[in-house]
Amino acid sequence: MISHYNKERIKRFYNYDPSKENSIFSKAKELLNKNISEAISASPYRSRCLNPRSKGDIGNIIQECCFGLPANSSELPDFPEAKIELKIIPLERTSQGLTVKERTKICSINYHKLIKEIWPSSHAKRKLNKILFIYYEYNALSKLDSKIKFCDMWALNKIKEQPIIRSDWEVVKKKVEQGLAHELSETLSRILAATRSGSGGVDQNGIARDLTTQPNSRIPALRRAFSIKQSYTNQRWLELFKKDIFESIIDTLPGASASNFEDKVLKKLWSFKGQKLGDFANKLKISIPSGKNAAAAIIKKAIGFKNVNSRIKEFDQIGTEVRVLPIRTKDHKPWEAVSFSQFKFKEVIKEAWEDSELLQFVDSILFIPIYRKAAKTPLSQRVIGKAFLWKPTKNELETIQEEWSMYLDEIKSGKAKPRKIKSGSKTKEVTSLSKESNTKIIHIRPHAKNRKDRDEDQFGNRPVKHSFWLNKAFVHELLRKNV
DNA sequence: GAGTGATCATGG
DNA sequence: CCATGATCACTC
Repeated sequence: MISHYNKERIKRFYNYDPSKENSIFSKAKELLNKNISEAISASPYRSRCLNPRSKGDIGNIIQECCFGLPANSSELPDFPEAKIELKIIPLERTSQGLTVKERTKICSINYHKLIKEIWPSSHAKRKLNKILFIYYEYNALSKLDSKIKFCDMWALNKIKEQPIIRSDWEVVKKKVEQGLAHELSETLSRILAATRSGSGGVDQNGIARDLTTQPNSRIPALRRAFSIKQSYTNQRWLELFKKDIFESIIDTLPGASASNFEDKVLKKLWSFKGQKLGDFANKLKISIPSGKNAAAAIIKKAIGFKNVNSRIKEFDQIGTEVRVLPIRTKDHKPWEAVSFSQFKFKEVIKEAWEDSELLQFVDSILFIPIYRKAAKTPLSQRVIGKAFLWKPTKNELETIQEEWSMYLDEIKSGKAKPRKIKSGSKTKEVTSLSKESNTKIIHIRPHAKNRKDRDEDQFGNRPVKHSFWLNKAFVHELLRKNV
């Protein structure tokens, strides 16, 4: 008998039937708009205290106090009879509004067992069968005031992305079969990824602490777990909660399916190669915006979207960014480096690589090269090039991580401190951070509104705001490979 | 024209 | 108003 799960006890004390999906979902709905302390006070478990140091404790508290399911490490779903898994998802407020804070761990991977599994009966698929997602707004200052916002009953066999999830799983399994578990990386996957799990870090000899054995190779591999990527959960949350902000490629582009939409989009875009933006826009009866929407507008109209302001559902799910790449016609060189999202010096130094903003951004980028003869060539005269999708290779990713770590070290040692230097007739401000010419793929560089738009490091130095950028030479190389 | 600090311009 | 995509612009 299952020791932690007592249906009669749950029915009596928690007033719902844990064997019935409808009953579970209504119970979840009762929690909406409550904060954690209110949710607990309605429970027979109300004397339960929140452990402020435990990362997942809000999840545990909801599971225990609201559903009567004590934490356990059983391989069975949280609601075993209804075959439903419970996942509590933290949201955080960013410049984009409320967004999903982190990836969702599904189950740990045992490399030896994985290679003996097939997808239909796999451990991962059983866990993914049906999931009750409960979203709450994380309040870092006062965890008990974190507020429950939304619940969603998600079923694997009801979503279009099932083929993607399956192929993600197959890719991981294949790597392990080949004895390459040590080469696994999140970037191999689009929705279901093999993420690192365990304590992380390295021991005093510089050896990773989370190593385990793998079949078909004697090389130790990092311990990993299957997780649903943040971008996917975030897209799902935004779509359900905000409504009408997405259009789907699969629904719009003829012949596109969950497993081929990236190819279909690229092929469609290639069919516009060589056209002038002006002619293209005329044909589609649109005006191309001059601002940062240009790339998105082109791609959306090319695909057949009705509304240029919609977000692209599938790209949001797999975390693909769409960027215009201005190119000089003469020598096919990019006009500029490509900027990433801004960071705060005090925050970036606390990041772990696996969870870093930068890693998220470089997950996958769809570049649309736009050729122009001169800086001032009017938009309508610029020519659409051959779009390409960049996902960093393992080597590229290693370089990016090295360079990222180097910058973190520099910031920690105070190299972000600005000083004024004379430059001809003017003064300018420089930091001691490494320059673009010292790195291969990424660099740090000012990205502020003006000189007054400043950030602050942990020493109280106040440099202007900075961002990570993709090096111009590197982007040029990508372009050359994709002609 | 490479290199890099400084900013413009747009839209949410 | 501010983050963000995209560029400008100055010096060597």
